[in-house]
Amino acid sequence: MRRSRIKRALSARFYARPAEVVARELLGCVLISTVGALRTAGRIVETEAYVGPHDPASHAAERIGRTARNEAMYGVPGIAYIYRIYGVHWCLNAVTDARDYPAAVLIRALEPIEGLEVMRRRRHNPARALHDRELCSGPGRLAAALALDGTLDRHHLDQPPLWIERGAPVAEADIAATSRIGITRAADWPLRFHVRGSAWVSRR
DNA sequence: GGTCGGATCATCT
DNA sequence: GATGATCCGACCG
Repeated sequence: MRRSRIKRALSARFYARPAEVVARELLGCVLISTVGALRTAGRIVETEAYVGPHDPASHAAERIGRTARNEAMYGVPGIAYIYRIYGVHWCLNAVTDARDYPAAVLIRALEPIEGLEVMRRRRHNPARALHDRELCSGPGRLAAALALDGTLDRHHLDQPPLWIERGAPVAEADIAATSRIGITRAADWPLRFHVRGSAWVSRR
């Protein structure tokens, strides 16, 4: 029994374009999770594009090729690629471009808009009070806040328990393009995008 | 304010 | 056996 598609969700067609284009247009869109029957949602304010096999920073760079981990990146546009980083955190990507062409957009930060209490509980730190700005400002943080993990790898992002809807578009002039974070190869490629002036991004 | 290192493990050499 | 699309706390100034 297959779960039905959310009518307002972005369709595969949206994702079937170059990762850089999708990364820009995902800004302002709304990511919604109903994992664990608890609804949490946030507006996407920061993304990074991993544009293809020629991108040395990509998990599916030419020198690596197709492996069990990056299999989702070769799948149809509009599915999730979720992987574990540093043995500790989960990171969510939206797969873009064409099937068999590995490219994806890393969702790096959200402005929380729904389920803040649930997020606070999931991100709770007994040692220290957490500011709302810390809830979803980073790929590992937002994955924890929305309860995302590897079981959602290759999930279609147009149906529960995880999907993306169109939001208020962000004007070109309000999008900043900078170098990607935490990578060593192709560190100067300006493929990180964030909403200029947003208080919710991981770094300014 | 900034910088540094530990956590922790799947993946790939 | 080394590495990493991160986060957090410790320490320094």
